[in-house]
Amino acid sequence: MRARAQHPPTVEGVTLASLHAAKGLEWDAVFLVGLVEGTVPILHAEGNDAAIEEERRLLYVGVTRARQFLSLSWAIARSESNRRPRRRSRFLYGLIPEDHPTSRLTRARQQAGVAPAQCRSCGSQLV
Amino acid sequence: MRARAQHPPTVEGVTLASLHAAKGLEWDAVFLVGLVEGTVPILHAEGNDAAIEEERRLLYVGVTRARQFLSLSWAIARSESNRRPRRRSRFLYGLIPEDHPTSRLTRARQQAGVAPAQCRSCGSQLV
Amino acid sequence: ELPAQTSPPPRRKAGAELLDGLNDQQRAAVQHAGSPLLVVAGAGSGKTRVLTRRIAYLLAERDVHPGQIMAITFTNKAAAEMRERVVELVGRRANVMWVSTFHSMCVRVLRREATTLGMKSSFSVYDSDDTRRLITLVSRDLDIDPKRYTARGLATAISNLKNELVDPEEATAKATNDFERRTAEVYVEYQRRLGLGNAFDFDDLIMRTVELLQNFPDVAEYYRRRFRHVLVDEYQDTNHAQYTLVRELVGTGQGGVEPGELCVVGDADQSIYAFRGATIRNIVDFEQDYPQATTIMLEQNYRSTQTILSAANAVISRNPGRRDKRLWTALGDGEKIVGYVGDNDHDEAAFVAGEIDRLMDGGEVKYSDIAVFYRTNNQSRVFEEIFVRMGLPYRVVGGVRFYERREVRDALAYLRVLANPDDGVSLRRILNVPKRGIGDRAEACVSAHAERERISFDAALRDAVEDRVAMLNPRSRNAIAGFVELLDDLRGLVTDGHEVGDILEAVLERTGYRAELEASDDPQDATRVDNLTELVTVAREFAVEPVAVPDDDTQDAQQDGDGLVEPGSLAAFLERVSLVADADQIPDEDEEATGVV
Amino acid sequence: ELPAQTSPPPRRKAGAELLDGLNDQQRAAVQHAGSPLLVVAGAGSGKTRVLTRRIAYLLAERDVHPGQIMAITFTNKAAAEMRERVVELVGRRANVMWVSTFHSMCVRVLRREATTLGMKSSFSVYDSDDTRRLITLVSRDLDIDPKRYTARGLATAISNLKNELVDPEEATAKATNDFERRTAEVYVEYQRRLGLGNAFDFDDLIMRTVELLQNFPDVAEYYRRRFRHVLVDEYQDTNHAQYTLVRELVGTGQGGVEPGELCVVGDADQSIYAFRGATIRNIVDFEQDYPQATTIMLEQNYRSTQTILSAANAVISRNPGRRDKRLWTALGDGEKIVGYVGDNDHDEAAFVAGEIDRLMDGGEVKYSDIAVFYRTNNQSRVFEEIFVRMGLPYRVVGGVRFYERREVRDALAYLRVLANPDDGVSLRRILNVPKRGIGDRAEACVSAHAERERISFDAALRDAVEDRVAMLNPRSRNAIAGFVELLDDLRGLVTDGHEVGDILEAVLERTGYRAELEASDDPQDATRVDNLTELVTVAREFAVEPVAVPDDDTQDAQQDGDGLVEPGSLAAFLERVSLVADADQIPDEDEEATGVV
DNA sequence: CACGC
DNA sequence: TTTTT
DNA sequence: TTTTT
Repeated sequence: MRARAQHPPTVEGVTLASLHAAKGLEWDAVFLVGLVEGTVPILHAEGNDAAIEEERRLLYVGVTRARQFLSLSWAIARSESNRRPRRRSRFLYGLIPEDHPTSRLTRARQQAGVAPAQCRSCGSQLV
Repeated sequence: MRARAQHPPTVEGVTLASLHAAKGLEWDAVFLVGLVEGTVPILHAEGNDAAIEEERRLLYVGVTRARQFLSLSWAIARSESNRRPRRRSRFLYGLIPEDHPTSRLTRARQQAGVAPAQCRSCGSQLV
Repeated sequence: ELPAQTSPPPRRKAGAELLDGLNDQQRAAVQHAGSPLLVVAGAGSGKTRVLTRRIAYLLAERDVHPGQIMAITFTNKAAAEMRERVVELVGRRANVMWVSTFHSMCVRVLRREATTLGMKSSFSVYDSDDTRRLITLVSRDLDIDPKRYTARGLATAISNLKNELVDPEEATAKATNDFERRTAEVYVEYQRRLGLGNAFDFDDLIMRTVELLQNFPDVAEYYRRRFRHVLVDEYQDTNHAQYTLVRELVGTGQGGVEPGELCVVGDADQSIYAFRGATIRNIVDFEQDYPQATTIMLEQNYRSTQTILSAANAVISRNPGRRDKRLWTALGDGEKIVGYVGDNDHDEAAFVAGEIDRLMDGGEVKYSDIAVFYRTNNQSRVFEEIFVRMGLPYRVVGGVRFYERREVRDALAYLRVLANPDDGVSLRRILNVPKRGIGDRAEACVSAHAERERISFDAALRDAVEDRVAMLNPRSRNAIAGFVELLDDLRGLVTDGHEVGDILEAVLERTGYRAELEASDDPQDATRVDNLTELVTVAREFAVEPVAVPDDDTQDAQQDGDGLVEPGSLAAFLERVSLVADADQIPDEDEEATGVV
Repeated sequence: ELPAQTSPPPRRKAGAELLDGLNDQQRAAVQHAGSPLLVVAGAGSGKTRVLTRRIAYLLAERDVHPGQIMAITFTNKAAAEMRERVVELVGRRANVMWVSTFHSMCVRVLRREATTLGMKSSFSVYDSDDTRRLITLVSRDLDIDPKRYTARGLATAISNLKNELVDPEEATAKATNDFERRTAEVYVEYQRRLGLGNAFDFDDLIMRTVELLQNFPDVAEYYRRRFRHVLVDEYQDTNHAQYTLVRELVGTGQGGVEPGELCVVGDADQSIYAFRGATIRNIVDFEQDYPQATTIMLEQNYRSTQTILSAANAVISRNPGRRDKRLWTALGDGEKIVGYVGDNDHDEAAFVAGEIDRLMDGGEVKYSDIAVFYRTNNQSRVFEEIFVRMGLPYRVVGGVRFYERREVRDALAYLRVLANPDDGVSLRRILNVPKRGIGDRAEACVSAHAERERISFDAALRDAVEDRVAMLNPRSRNAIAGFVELLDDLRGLVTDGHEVGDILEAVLERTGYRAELEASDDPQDATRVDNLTELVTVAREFAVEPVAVPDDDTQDAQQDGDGLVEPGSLAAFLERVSLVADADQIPDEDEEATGVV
């Protein structure tokens, strides 16, 4: 703590960036967020195969930025005002099984209102 | 650290506020900053006795917000572009002696370019 | 006497407890009776504690009924805290007291007596933004050069006149120069338009309540009989109108009603709102204004170290002509004060950040126990920069407040129009928001028609639908028809008694307001949507909120029609949001409220 | 043979060292000779290492002179890093190489050959903002409905044409619908105005260099003889124009010059810039385009755990028609991947913040080792909110870049006008900034005069001073006279050889630009002043900066007049800032450049 | 006619 | 320049 | 909706 105060410019902070801006760089820990249909792949790409393929490459670029730690996450609703729930990104098919805890949690919580437990087992279930 | 993550709303952070907004509240540690002529008292009050008196009350309100720790500070120049140096607030007369280290540092540093040592002795020199 | 000691009557015991842990001066202030009382309460001297104990003591020891007490503060937060703490001391019957801000108190009076002043009880309350808008309209109608006389400048001038209780006629008569004459001219018309729109501005709330009390002796007598105890917090912050209001409420004893018992609390050394019309003289001259007055000074401080208090005394003692007052503490000297001179403001900020780090290393302090204060808000910038870089959590107080945000004000304008169709300012605000093809020209046509026919803007809109407005093209007419129909639909929800939250939700949905924001690519608009969602949440919570004032336990029957709008209603919601500056600006964890440690 | 083993010649030893620590594929890529080479470099496979070692190997082992090497990248950062790392390997003689971005390389060629294309070597380079401004002007002159055809839309369309090497005439001929016809029309006039303003836009730099090489065989031959080795990084990001440029540089062997040796490096799986014109086909079809080509795949990854690589392979393998490539590592499995589903985005952000806290608690990671990535920039908002609240230090990449800020662009526009008086876009940008009484009408009069007389805007301004511009009132004429005089004064400083920093300082001072910002009460303007101060600092540092390319040690005499502007000059400064998107957007600590661990 | 909204 | 409603 | 120049 004390050391931090002594050379402050070192504390550069967590990087927040778009997937495009991530290209060419690497980090020990990477969080890929918002992995839902309409965002990854983006709504605009719908119906255009080449565009969907590029969206998939975008996620690939994101995944390959991580050295040690990788987190994949999404949210089922954007905010309380917006009713219709979201679907997780199609690019996760085969990566995280459909019946995986993260998938089931969605429904479980809607009934129970319980905070979702975090899952640390997907790594082993990769295709 | 771990505890912090568990009840996050507790971490409310350092308060940044105007002297006016400070009124009626209290903190363990208070930093009063920018104590230079033209700011405290504000330029606009110049030549108007009643206004200058109110500015002094404003500083008084600031000082009385502190429970344990009080820091008074100012800067001799606003930024590199602005040349003319500033004078410390007249309200500090009698509080921090003119020949106090904090006053002398101003000149010493301009010659030596040394970072100013922080002064922990003013408390004893109060009028 | 012995039986009394073994089993004393509960009321006496309560009274004694209420004096527990108070110092001599505090105790005297709680117990004082029979004449106006000025409590000069230095910083950290336990002011709120004295006020709340005094109220409890009145109830416990002096046979005062809660309905006879009026306690006035400046902020909603202070009022809420005071009520809460009195309830802790004496139970829920304290909820019958009037504990409110100057402005809320006046709204409550005015709702009861609106018709006496020629207004309807559904009136709107205009805040500074509405005021500025209306002045802009008036100013334009009077062909006033908006460069020479800005709406802001005129608003300030008119506000100052109202704070001095100068009405439009007197302002006209007294005007001696060009600016004053122009101001008076605007003032006259502005005030007329407020009436037409069935609205009061913030300053009106005070001024016109004074007018009511001064011009209608029976009304004044009613309130004087009712409130036997008036307590005023932060008395050094009162302006002339508020000073007069308090005088009128207390009365002089003429006309058969004994003057009420007045207790004001404040500290001239903390008077920092002159620019808002506060006159330090009100507290300084209290003993001249109320010749019978007793003054009690609270100089023992329970907050700070002696080192800090000595510094404070040194600073303030140089002000001339002040009542000599020296804060002291039994807490000991504590840490020395730190001084620092930076090369530039960035350097100074780095020093502060370093010191905060050092304090945190000590481990005895939380970030939320630390504050940085500056004179002008733009000074926060350099601190924010360095704090973000260093990962120091912080919150900036000030800036745009929740209820001042454009989207929130737009939504509330819709609600106000639903509650008070005469409210022309709100109506014109939403006329073309979101865009629905009613442009400046169309608005001008309708406005001219309203002026010519001396009808409300709402009525003029309805004339427009029937093609009775000159120079209006059919396109605009259709757009207006759609708008009027939309309003009528929404107003149907109000009549059908839907909850505020649902009404608001319908407004956002049916007007397309939210949809427009959601479609926008401006990242600010995402925040706006969130703010509206937050507003809906506030409205929903408001509907189910337990009502503070009416209380089943109490015997007081004066609840209905007592200036209170129906709890949970649209009107109640609007009243709340119009008179509350912000939900949570500064955390209320540690307040002025200081007791014995 | 024995002596060779005990005391090998230094060059051989260097060559062997250059292969140290490389895997088989990397080594093959470094050593390959005699035919076009495609290195398919998976993520984290040590691409930059291969490129730099290959260059060093050419110098050390293959008798190639540094002046014969051209290495092309997409970013200045990549170019700087590549040069630096080659210098580390082979010493400062590497500074003679052309290691630069596509655009810088083209500017350098165009400065040498400007007159061949009818331009002056003092040309300006217009970025997307300048382009949009000029298109707005053109579009207005052509009476194009700015709603139906926005400047942004037209700019994109024209950019696409240029990326496809379609010139205005061809665009006109090929146009099949309304939009294409309008676009072509604008394109023709836009291109004319660029020439008139002695300016190239970003896309011109490539397209017109191709034009130069294709239409002037002697110029092409000069470069082909000169550069025997062309290396291209991130080949999957090339557009058609860049693809053609590379082909032209290498040549086909016709005309007596052997084709240059081409080495391209890239990864089709990382092609994510189609929307900017990049065509993945360039890398996919490389072996068809260059039938002699050899392909080497780098699949061993030195960056990530096997768990992460398997996830990556699983994601990308579902794309059809791609070259099969599976990343693998010797580093082991490592931690499992974490998955999380939030209720809403706020919840998700809270999870991420909590995980970051957890990682930090482990103590083995720094904040700067952590990144959060999202698809669209507005997704950062919810993370910023929670990070500030929790005191998590962070930096947001993206947003307005330094050289895109209004105040910076204004200041640079002044400098550009001083360097290139013909630059009408920059001139019109600053014409009335800060306000000096030259309004829209006056500008329109001067502009019309310039069009009518077919002279530059600058010349038209000078005509205005002499009252030779129609419909211009005396007030405006005087204002223009003052402006022209101001410019001439400032240009005097340039002629007198003052340093860039001083010239910029004079601009800010004498124009009153800084004074206006300092006088403003908008808090944003305080930041603007700081940014200008920063710009002055950059300019001052630029003047004293050691020059990278010319090097005393080298024997290469082709430095002067070799497309390089005078080091430290105004022109050099402008070239730097026009072609550098941002100073430091992402910290360069850890880059693609991955070696053996 | 410039300028601010 | 501060901003309790 | 992303933005290496």
